[in-house]
Amino acid sequence: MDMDKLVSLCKRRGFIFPSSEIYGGINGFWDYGPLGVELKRNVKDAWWHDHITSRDDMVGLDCSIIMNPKVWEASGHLGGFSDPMIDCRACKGRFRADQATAVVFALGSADDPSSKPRFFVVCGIGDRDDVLKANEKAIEKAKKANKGAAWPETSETIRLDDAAIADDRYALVPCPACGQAGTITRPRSFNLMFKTYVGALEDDSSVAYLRPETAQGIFANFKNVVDTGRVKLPFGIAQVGKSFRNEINPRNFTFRSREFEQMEIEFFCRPDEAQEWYQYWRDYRFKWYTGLGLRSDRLRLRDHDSAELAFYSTATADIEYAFPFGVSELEGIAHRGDYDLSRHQQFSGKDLSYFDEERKERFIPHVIEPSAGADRAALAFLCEAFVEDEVGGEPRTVLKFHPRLAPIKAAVFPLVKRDGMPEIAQKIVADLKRKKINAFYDEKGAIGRRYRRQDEAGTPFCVTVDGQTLVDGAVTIRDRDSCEQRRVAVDSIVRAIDDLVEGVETFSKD
RNA sequence: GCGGGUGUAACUCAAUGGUAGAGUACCUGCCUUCCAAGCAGGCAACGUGGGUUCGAUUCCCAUCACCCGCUCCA
Repeated sequence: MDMDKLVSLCKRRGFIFPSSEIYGGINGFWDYGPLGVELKRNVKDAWWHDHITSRDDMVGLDCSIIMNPKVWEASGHLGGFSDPMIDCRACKGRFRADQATAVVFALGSADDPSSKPRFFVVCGIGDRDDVLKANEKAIEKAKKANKGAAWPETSETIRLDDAAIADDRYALVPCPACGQAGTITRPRSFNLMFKTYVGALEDDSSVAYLRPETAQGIFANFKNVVDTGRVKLPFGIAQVGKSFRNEINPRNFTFRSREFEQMEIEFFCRPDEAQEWYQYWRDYRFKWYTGLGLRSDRLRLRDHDSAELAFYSTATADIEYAFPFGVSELEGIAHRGDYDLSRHQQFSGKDLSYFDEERKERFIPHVIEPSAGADRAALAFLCEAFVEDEVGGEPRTVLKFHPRLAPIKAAVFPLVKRDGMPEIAQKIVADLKRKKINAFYDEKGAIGRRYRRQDEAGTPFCVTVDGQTLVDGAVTIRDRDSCEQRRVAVDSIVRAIDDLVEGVETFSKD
C-alpha cells in the first residue's frame, strides 16, 4: 500500500489535516477532521468500553497534563532525558555528553614555555580509566611520535558536558566512536519534554512540563484511588489523554507526533502474580487489535531482549504493526515491578504501600503497564482498512473499517429526489441518530456515486429508499465490502443497522 | 540533526522570464437512473520571505512543510 494515497485520502475526505496548514503547518502536529475525529473517538471509546466499562477490576482517571515537576524527577524523565548530546559529523554517531570523557595531554610546553602548546587528546565513553585503557595503543603510538620531548606526567580529564573546554582543544577531541578528530559538535541539549512556566512570571521556580506520558499521573494518584476504598488488588487504573514529546525528528504521517494521545493502563497486583498478569495483558491487548480488524499476520508481539529492557523492567513486549513505512510499535506492555511506586514513595515521602487483607501483608504492588497510542492505533486501522478493489470492473477506493470504528455507521439515500423518498430517508436518519447511531443523509448525484463516496469514508452500510418503498414499506441495505443488498422493512431498519454494527448479526446471513 | 527529493485549485497533474491550463471534487440548474464518469453554468492555485530583473510561478538565496535514507525514539 502506498502511504501517499492514504495521506491524500485522509486530507481529501477530512480524516487528518496538517496542523495550522494555512500558516504553512508545523512539524510534528496534526489535526483530525470531521471523519477523523469520529474514527479516533471510536478507537478510544472501544478501548474504554473494553477495558473499563465492561470489566469490574478497572477504574478510570483523568489527571492534569501539567503536574508538579517533582513527578518527572521521580519518574526519571527530567534527569535522564534532557541530557546534552554530542553528534559526530563524520560517522553520524550520537553520544550523551556526560558519558563521554576526554583525556588531554599537554605536549611540548613544559620545557619551552615560549613555544605554542600542543595537545594530544583521547576520547571515549566511560570514565578516565576506561578511556585510557581503550586508547592504550593510540597513546603508545603518540609517545613514540613524541620522541625527544618528555611525555607529560599529568593529564587533564574533561567531561564533554563541561562547556569550559576551549575551542582549540575541543577541535582536537576525537569522536568516541570513529576516532576522527574535529568532527564532533559541542554538546547540545535535547529537551524531550516541553517546558513551560506556571504563572505570569517566567523564572526558575515556575518551570513546569507538559507530561510526556499519562502513566505518571496514575502513579501519583495511586494512593488517592486506593484510599477511596473502591478497589482491591489486583486492579487497574486507566487513562486516556494527550501527551507531549519534543521528538527530534517527527516522521511517517501521524506516527511520530510531538502531541499525541495515549491509552494507558497501570495494572497493580501482588509481586508473585505479576508475571501471570503480564502474560494476560500481553495476550489480551494483542487480541483487542485483531478483534477490531487488524490482520494478525500484520501484527507482531515482540519481546524485548535483555539489552533492550529498561533496567527496572523484568519483561517488556511491543505490539508492532506492519505499517507501509515499516514495522513499528503500536503499544508496549511492560512489567515494571515496583519501580514507579517505589520512586514516588521515595520522592514524595508518602507511604504508597498496600495492605493485603487476605494475606495480612503490606507491600508495594507490582505493576503491568499496557501503554497504547491512540493516534498510532487509529493510523494502523486506517492503513489496514485502505483497500483498492474493483466493483463491476470499475476501480474503487474503500476503507473497510470494523463497524465499531467506522465514523459513519449508515448513510441513507433516496434513490431519486421525489415522490416522498427524501422525506422517508430523512426520517430514517433521524431515527438512527436518536439511537446514537451516527448516520448521514445524501441525495446528491447518481446513486452509484453516493455509494462510492461512502466507501471512501468507510461507512459499512447504506440504506436506500426507492420507488418500491412507497408500495411495500421496505428499503435496501447495501453492504460496503460485498456491495450486496437486501431488503428490510422500514420499521425494523434501525434495529437491523444496530445489530449489524454491534456484530449481533452479520450481513450475509439472513 | 545530517544527506537527497518535492512544493502550482480541495485532490491529481500540466505549461511558462511577460501575472497560469486540464481532469476529478465541490456549488447552481436540468435529467431521474441501484454501484463513480448525461447536459449547461460557476467557484478555485503558483508554501513563505528576500534577491537578480523593466518584469519572477519560472533563476538565485533563505525559511517552512512534506517524502526517502541515516540518526533518534525514556
